[in-house]
Amino acid sequence: MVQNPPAPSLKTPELDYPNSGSDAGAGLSSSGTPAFSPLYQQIKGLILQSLQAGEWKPGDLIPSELELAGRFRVSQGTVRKAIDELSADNLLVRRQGKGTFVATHSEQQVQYRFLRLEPDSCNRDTQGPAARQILDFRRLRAPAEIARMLGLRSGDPVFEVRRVLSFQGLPTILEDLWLPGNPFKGLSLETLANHQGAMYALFERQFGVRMVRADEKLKAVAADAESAETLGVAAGFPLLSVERVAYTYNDTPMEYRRGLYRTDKHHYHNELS
Amino acid sequence: MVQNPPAPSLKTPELDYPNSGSDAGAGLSSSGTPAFSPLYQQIKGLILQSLQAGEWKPGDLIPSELELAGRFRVSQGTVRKAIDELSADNLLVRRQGKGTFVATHSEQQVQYRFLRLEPDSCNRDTQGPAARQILDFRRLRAPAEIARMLGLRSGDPVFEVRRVLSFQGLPTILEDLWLPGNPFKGLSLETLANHQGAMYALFERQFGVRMVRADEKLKAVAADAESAETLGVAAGFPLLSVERVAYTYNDTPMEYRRGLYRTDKHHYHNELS
DNA sequence: CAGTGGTCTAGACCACACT
DNA sequence: GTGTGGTCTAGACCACTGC
Repeated sequence: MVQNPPAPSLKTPELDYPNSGSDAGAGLSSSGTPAFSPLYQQIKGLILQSLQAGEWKPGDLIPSELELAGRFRVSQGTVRKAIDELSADNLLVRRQGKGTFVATHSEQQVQYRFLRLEPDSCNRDTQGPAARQILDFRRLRAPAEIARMLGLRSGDPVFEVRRVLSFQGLPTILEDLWLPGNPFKGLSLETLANHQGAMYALFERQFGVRMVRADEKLKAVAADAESAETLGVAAGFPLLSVERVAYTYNDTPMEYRRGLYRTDKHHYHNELS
Repeated sequence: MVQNPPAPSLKTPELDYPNSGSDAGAGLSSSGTPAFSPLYQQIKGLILQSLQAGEWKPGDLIPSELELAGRFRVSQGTVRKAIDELSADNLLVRRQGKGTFVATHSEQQVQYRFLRLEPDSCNRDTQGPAARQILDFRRLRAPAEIARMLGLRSGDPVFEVRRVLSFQGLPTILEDLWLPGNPFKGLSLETLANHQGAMYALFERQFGVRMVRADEKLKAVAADAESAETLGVAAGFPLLSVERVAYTYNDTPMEYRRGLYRTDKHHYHNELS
């Protein structure tokens, strides 16, 4: 839309271009590197800001490459490279002929994008959807460890959820998860219980919180009495412990999750490259 | 090398360009899609062939973008896009000012690129290198299951290795691995025992076999008597079972590996995105 | 200095989706 | 047809490496 005068000057984009000025050594921190940042990285940063600010919400169509190029006063190719990287990071999704969209956990081919558990036999997740059951939901003040994982202070309000996921009628995953109270203000047991589909889709729709990446730490542990009871195994049965921290834009932690997986009929699948 | 006459015609590259001819519906299999393949994908394929053929070996410098562009009679940008993807797949490594190199498991910052086990406390792998001990090495005829995983026929010759990895003096990983006999002809216990560094580096240097990607399946299992003994834990102790198939170029399986990991002081780290 | 990869531009054309 | 992303080209200039 921004059809400013042609401004053929290739010298005055509205973006910083730390190089190609006079060397201008001032203003640098003690680091020796002048922090060269190519234009497309800056564009990427600007788009990221719009995503963080919620200007474009999950599922939204963002402006076309040509329009963004005009807006930022760079060439289409430069915008394209920025979007290429955001697309590779699963933040944006390109659809030829339609446009570029903000990635979302809803309306995606894969329902549970972060769940790596698969049935041993069937190749597909064609084992039908998981049955979810909330065992517990409460609002509490964060213990030290939870606070640390979520980047909060001890005592800050958090939500705690305990739930079970069953596949083909068999309880398979028991997990506790904690969410920071502020971004998820208003979360209720009803909301959780009534919701169909992936939990991260609910977070997007109700709270505008999109989980972008996650770190998991896996261990093999022995089932304690309570977990064993819930999962229908004997105490001491080996379970896969999965500890996850999920992050929104900007590497802000937004969920801490501890799961116990039965792996006698399922396995955790991982691709290395 | 192919320095053909200038041939300024932009119409006759030596590559197939399924489109932009007369529609030419002939020659297609029953599939409805005409299998459009952009030029840079074809270039990528050609480079891949050279890698598979061993024309450029791990660590080698490949020809410059400009030279490849000339050789393939396309623009530098097209070669660049092909190399971009190969680089994203960890098959090539670009180094500004120097050139583009074939990726390698030796001489890499990370010693064990496919090993996801980390100590619980220290963030880095600064726990010192792993101590390796070969427990068993033999040549045998592949049982059905091993053959299946390696894409061989039952009874084909394979090598079997059993070894233990210790971190800070503590036996932590017990693993069995199987290699197809043909590509690894001449492998001996001595070669394995004398070698320092990652096993995949040895495979590259001695056999020209580069592992490109791998699939892992994880389960929690109880230690049997023998494994428990070797790893210094009680029978029944929960262990992380890691089953891996590693592939060379072209998705050819080249190693099947079954590991048991102690996870009381370590964890398996995974990043989701 | 020359050679390499890295960035940026401008313009042409193709493939796809919608209307 | 129009508008979108996708491919391809050609050329300019920048940043890094090593001679």
